Amino acid sequence: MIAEDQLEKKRNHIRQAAVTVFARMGYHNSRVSDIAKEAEVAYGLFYHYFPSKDDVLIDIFQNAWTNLLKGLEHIDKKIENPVEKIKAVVKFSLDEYEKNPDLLKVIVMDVPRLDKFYSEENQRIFNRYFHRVSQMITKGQEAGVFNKDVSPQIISYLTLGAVDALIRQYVYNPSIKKGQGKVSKMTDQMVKVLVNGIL
Amino acid sequence: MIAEDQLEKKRNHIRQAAVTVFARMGYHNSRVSDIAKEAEVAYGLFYHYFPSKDDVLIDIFQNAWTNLLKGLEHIDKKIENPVEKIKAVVKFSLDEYEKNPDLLKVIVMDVPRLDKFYSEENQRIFNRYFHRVSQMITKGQEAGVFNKDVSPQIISYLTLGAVDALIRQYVYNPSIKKGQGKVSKMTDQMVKVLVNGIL
Amino acid sequence: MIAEDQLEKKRNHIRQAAVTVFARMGYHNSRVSDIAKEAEVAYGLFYHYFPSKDDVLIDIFQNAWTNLLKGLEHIDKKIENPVEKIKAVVKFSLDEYEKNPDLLKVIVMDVPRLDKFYSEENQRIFNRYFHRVSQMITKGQEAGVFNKDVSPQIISYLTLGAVDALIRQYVYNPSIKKGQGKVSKMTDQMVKVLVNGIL
Amino acid sequence: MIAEDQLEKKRNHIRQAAVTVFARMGYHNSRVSDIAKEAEVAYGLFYHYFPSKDDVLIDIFQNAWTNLLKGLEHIDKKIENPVEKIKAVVKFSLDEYEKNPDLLKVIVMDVPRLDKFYSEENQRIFNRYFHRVSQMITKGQEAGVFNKDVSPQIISYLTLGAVDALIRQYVYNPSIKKGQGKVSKMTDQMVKVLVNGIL
DNA sequence: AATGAATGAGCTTTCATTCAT
DNA sequence: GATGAATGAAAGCTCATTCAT
Repeated sequence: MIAEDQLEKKRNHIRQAAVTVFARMGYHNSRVSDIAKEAEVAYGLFYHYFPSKDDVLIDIFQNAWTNLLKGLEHIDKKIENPVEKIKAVVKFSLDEYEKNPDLLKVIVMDVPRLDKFYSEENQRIFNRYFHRVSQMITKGQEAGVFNKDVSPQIISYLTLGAVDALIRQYVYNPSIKKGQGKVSKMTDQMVKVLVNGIL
Repeated sequence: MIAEDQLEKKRNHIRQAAVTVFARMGYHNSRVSDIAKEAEVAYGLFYHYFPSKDDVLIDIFQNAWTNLLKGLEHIDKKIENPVEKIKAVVKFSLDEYEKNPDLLKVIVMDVPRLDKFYSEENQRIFNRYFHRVSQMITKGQEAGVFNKDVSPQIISYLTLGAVDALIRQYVYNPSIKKGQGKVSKMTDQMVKVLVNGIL
Repeated sequence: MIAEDQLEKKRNHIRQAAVTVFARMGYHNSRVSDIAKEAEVAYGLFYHYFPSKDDVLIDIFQNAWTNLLKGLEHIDKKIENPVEKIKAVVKFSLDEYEKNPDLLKVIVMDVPRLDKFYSEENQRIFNRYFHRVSQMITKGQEAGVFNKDVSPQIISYLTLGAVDALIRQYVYNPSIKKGQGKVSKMTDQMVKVLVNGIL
Repeated sequence: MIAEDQLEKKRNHIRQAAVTVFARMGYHNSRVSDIAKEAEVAYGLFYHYFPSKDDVLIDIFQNAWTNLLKGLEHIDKKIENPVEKIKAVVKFSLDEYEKNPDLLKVIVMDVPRLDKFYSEENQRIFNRYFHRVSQMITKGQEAGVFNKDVSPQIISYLTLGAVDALIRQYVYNPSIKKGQGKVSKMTDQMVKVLVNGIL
């Protein structure tokens, strides 16, 4: 249906406007009217596409996380070498930041503060990431590449922690963007430490 | 002055109540009246001790961070070995979590979403942590103990990122607390990976 | 015109849907979209047939009241005996309830709370009922059948009050419908009291 | 407590303002700000005394009905003669109208349209009226004063119906207030018909 | 005639902050 | 210092109505 495409397009448009606004002012300081203004649509139209302000944030999370999981799956299938696999995972997440920093900022900074976020459904989505990364580590341990002393699960947390740390640096220290703080450089550094740490 | 001590004691009491409430419901979902109730104090009394709701959160941050910096200083002076030093730093932060999980939760989850947090003064306080940890790494590199390829600054970020990662896990997955997720175990694991990563 | 008939048919269809919805949820809790859904008609089509939500309620009232007045006229012409006439009037109104309880419910419960209802035109329609019933009473008094001490107008009010009382009972106490509360029984009782009261 | 008295006084003040406003514009057309303006208090103060707009209406109903029931009880104890008793009941309700027409108007016109009104608790309050009046009729029948053919329950409905009918006349036809429509006269007429009807 | 996306005024409710006592 | 009533600016959400297709 062309009509349905239009609908989904507009939905996307409003969602992206929400991301922009949330990234700029934070979820709690953003008003629905700000989103509407950013999207250049009428106030009430927001509510044609999303049931509430909370729900658009959940939607943003689910959308992004679904993409992230697809990326992981792709990496898992395509790359054999455990070291390269883990490198690719961290790089993938951080590369997403260069593509859409606002999106990651919102997910790291705002989503976890929303009560509605702590639903069974979201926890499942969320844990799927850890399961997959854990599996990769476990396989690497079984292949004798990774140190068997470290808990795969905790490494999976640390992987995400690295991503968070970087994003938070950008949020805390916007000045970092110039000079040595370029994302790609920081990514390389973080990956190196992480991988060395578990060899 | 005994009178001043009393003042400061009550201020502390209200601040601690605020920490408890913010940890339970999040800063934006907490009302000043909730804090007053938690402190078992009259509604308006809050404003005798803090100029605003925002300010109590800033106050919490500055208080805690000042303590953290004191701890770092102490470690820096007392421990010579660069590896042990870094281990001690991470352990110190995570040990604080066991002592006062609410406090760290608030600092990790709520403080960074507050507009007022992004003041020069707070940035200075905040950066002092990274400076000091960077210095420790740099010294370790000069002593030939740490890998010279990694940026000290980025390691300092990762150090904090590890702490964040752990705290966030507790926030996301309360179930983690039982079994292998014990803080001390997770701490050991994280420290091991981090230190191995930079040797 | 066949075309006009079609128009009027659809208008009727939507009006009836409105009655159903208003009876179920009350005028103020009903949305135009609910009416459209009930009528299985597109959202905006409502406005092809009625200028506004208010107007459909007015329309419902005028329609029903016109029918009621026709009924009264018919009774007035057909029945001679004043006692039987009054009995027939009350019975007629209450019988309407059994035919279309939703309609009467809407008229009793919703119409009087609508600002637009208090127009000259509607007041005229409304008062015509009281005039006619008053006349019947007056004639009965002149014929020496009814007590001359009672004001015909007030009896006319009481007549309608009896109808309202019954309908309200059905609204308040839906449980009444079973057992002795059957409409016909209640009607008989009410008529008996009223007529005895004015003999 | 003097303090508590002050509180209750203010609560009453706001409740009465709500009655005035609801009577003037109808519940659904009244805004909380109208009530605040009428009470000459700040907007938000309303919510210190009532949890919501709905609740003030419920409160109005419960308050008034409690008083009504007290009145019935008093009459029941004080008056022996069944005829006089019933007369007193109807008169009592209608006299209340002269004391506070706005209150009765709100109760008759607005309360039954509120979803929240249909709670078990309110139904109980509501039915207590019918029980008591029914009992009075039954006793009158046993004493051989009232016609045994009429159902006491239905008479109790009609009693209230008479009150409603009168109030509705005032609402529909404000012009009625002058001339023969004086409340006391209408009351006498209604009582006469009702009582005659069941002798 | 039929459709349903778009519009935006309007309303309830919340809650940080002030202030009289 | 202590109290909690009073204030009023927001902000989320609803929904009658319009309008382009």
